[in-house]
Amino acid sequence: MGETPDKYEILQDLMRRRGFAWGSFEIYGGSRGFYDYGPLGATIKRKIERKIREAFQREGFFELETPDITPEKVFIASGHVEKFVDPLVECKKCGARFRADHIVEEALGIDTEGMSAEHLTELIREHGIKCPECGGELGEVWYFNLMFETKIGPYGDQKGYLRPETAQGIFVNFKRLNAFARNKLPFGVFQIGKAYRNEISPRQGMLRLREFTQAEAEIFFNPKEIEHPHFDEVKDEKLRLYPIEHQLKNLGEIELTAEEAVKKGYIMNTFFAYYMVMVKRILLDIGIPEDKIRFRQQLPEERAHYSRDTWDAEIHSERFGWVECVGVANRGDYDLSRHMRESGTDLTVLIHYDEPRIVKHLKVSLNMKRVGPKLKKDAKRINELIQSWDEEKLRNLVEVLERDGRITIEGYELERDDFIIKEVEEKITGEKIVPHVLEPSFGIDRPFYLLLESSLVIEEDRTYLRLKKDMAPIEVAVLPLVAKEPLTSIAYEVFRKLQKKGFIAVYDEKDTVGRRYMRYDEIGTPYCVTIDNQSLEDNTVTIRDRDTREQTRVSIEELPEKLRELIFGE
RNA sequence: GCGGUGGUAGUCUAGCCUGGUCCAGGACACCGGCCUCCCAAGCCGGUAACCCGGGUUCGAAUCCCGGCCACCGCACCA
Repeated sequence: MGETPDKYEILQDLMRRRGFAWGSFEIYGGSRGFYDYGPLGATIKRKIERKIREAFQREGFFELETPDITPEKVFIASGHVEKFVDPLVECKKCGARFRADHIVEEALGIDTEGMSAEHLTELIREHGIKCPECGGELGEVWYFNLMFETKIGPYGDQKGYLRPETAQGIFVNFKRLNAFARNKLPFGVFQIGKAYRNEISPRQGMLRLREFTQAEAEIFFNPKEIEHPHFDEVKDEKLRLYPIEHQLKNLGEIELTAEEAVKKGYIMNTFFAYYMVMVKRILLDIGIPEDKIRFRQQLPEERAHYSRDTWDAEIHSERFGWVECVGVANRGDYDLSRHMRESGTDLTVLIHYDEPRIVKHLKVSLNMKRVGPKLKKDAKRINELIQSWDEEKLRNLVEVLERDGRITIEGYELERDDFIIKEVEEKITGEKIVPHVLEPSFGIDRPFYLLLESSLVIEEDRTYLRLKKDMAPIEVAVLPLVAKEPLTSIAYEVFRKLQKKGFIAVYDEKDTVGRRYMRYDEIGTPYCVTIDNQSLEDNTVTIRDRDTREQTRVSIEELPEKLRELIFGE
């Protein structure tokens, strides 16, 4: 795949050796699916998180922080207990494992969506479905849930899970967040934190972890208002899309502006498109090259149980191909509706009409004075039943009464005078809706790896990380040309000055200067400041550029400002 | 989880087949010192390893079994 076959090994080695990242728990033999961030890696990871946080904040989103450990009820409501599972079946003969639903679907051509393990087992027995590998007999189907279980409290009576996504922490707080937003849609809330998935078989280094970091934003909006007010600001941004039908018909990717994508129906609305552009811009800001970013629309069978439509931002890896890094999902009202049902809490938002509407409608109730003695205990129940009827049903009732003078409800014959019928006028100021949710969900660990991979440059005489300058974990190295006084003292002072100005800086006098340049090139330090004999005469130093190796001379006085401009473009 | 291959200092590796001469050799890196006024690999010195557990044997880096981890393929990846 890559032009340099061992680039991945070189990067893995570099990451371990220079303190970026490595497999966790090494001294005890390691554990798959867990990675440690070393000093330089942790710094880059924080910088990625910071870029995402700042981008969300620029949109006016609120940040939130909620627990990793979550009571079971939350995930029963969210559907994760039921749906975040794979039905597995094992061949009794060769031990191979398969997705039971896939096997049944393939053999019988039926939809197995939502089937129980027992049902699947039954179908396999009935139809004599055999192991696709060796033709052996298949065992019982069992569900494997990908969430880590835990017990809350000393008695182990409350079951909990480590959250498989940070999103639920936002949904369960919707009522408070909506109050905070003063009942005004749309608004966005984000959380940056850990999530956990007990992957059956983690592979591919840092790309499939059992514990990982997400930055998820949930944007709550009125499904009737799907034009983004600031779409104009992003409409000309080019997007590289790989829509469903292009995947199915092998038509390849298309590139068009956000505006065209909406007009031609590839993206459902400007609201969705706006956030896709936002995601792209964040990835660019982190330093992912534009030509390595595309949006692929998930096929229906790939989508999560809560998703109506999902576009993944994928980043191309020389090693692993296209890697899903950000999901932009339309979750509809799935989560809020489910939490509303399970918790009994009202999670609707009142949408005010421009002007209050006067609505005439029928109000029908039992005349309790009359029917009480007749219906006894059932009077109240039937009255409530009638109250729950909609306008159309009530009109039918009245019609029958006017015509026949009587009607039978639940076995009781009731007369016209048993009812109180009123035409009332009601002033309606608005409508309660369950907001819909658009979710841009960033993985942090994957872009971290892909940033390093795409930054790695292997040249004849050096290997270095051409990181975006403001992403470098060490921003500037201060080097006396040789380790001799007074160069060392001056260099140290310059170093301290830069540190105090807020740069992530190091001082280094060890080894020849060329060797030191290589050392800092390798970890992506964009600039080395060198103090030489001329510095003694005129208080100037040189700034050496990582990518071009060119040097320019500036006064010590101007150095911090100059570096700030070079690194942060300010 | 299945099958294959592998696991020796920070990294790459020699040794393993043919057990003892290996308190494990080399290179690079790292640390201390010397030299050095601009792009790694000059000199001197130093630190540092047989994945874990069990077995066979007088004796195991070496042979056998189990585990863990890595890589590849299959399966899995809401």
